[in-house]
Amino acid sequence: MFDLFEKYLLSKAAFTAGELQQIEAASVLRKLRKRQFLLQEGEVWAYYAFVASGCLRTYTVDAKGAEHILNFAVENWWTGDLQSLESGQPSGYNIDAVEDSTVVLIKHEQFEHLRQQIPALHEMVNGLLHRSFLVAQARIQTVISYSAEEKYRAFLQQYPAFALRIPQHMVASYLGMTTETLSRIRRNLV
Amino acid sequence: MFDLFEKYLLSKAAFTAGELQQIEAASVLRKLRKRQFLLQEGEVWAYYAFVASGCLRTYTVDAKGAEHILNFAVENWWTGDLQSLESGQPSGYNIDAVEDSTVVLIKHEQFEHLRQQIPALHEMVNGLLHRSFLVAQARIQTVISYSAEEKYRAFLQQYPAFALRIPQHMVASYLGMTTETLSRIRRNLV
DNA sequence: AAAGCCCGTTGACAATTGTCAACGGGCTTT
DNA sequence: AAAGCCCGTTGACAATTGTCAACGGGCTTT
Repeated sequence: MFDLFEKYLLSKAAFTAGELQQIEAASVLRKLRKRQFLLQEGEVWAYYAFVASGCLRTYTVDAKGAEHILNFAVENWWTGDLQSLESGQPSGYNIDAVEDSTVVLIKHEQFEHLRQQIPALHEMVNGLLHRSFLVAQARIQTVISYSAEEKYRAFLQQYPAFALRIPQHMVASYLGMTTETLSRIRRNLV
Repeated sequence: MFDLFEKYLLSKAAFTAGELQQIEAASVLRKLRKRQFLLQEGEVWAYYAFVASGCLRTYTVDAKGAEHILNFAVENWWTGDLQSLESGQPSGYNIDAVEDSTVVLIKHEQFEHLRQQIPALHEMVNGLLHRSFLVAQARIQTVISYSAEEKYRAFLQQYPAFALRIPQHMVASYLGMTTETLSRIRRNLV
């Protein structure tokens, strides 16, 4: 699975063989079965995590037991809780596997070390955060201005593959509505 | 007003006198009266914009004419449409002044030039985007999981000063609800 | 100083979305 | 192969939020 990670890295910047070796030396592979947790609420998160295969979700559970999915991470995406990582505070999020998945983990301190030594990695992460911010902004815009049906339509258009891959009750949770509401919307879609 | 910008920059990194001079040589001051536009939907945005005084808002207008406020930017924040800036595509957002305001503008190309020449500036912007991403994530979390009343309570707690400064119909729009709903929520708050 | 507009509030009602319960199909586990 | 659980759907009803109209106070503009 390291080869997938390597392929991803090379698609982002021209890392040297030595740099790749350094990065991979710090990497640990973690296999997760469907429904298995990568992070549970209350734990401190201390890794950079690259999804090599499968799909994970980050979510909160509210007082009534309802889940609210902040995001999904499929292969070639990153996951984890940056806020917990940086503050050292316990995470308010849960992360678990939607499908059987493989994740490449690099410990926080080791990653920071690599980031200082490898400028291309530093820039890659900056670019990643930059794009993540734009994506998050766009999502806020849809969430505050769209009706439930419009949210679902926009989701289908932006992530058509997700709709086939992710269970509908999770899509509903991601969109901020109940399964029943999504089910009724789908019935009324032409 | 450049002194406010300089003060901000020095609070973020140890810029040299020469660097500050370079940055300020590229800066243009723009005064906006309340309700005056900095950016209108359909225009291409091409600046980095620092708010030296006052308050601006970024918003969309939907098919029914309702406004949806993506964010506010008060003094010492940045504003603009990064997406339009980077893609060169017309912006989908409007930005106008909530109060009489002063903005420091630096043209995109000039800013990129400065960013390449001044490492501290580069890192400052990366840090800014990084934090912006975390803030955006947190907002998504509240928006998809809170009721209207919870959203307002969270807003008061996170930005108590905003509630005094920004008209209520704009707060409502920021929170993704109508003025009437916010008005009723406030009536029922103890 | 007068006129007009912006703003927040309220009421009545409608539309949207959530809650609860029940069901059946199919996948997973034993 | 059987049992059980997960998942999506549906109906009935409730709660939440939006829509429309009207109003008054006060700020801004002329």
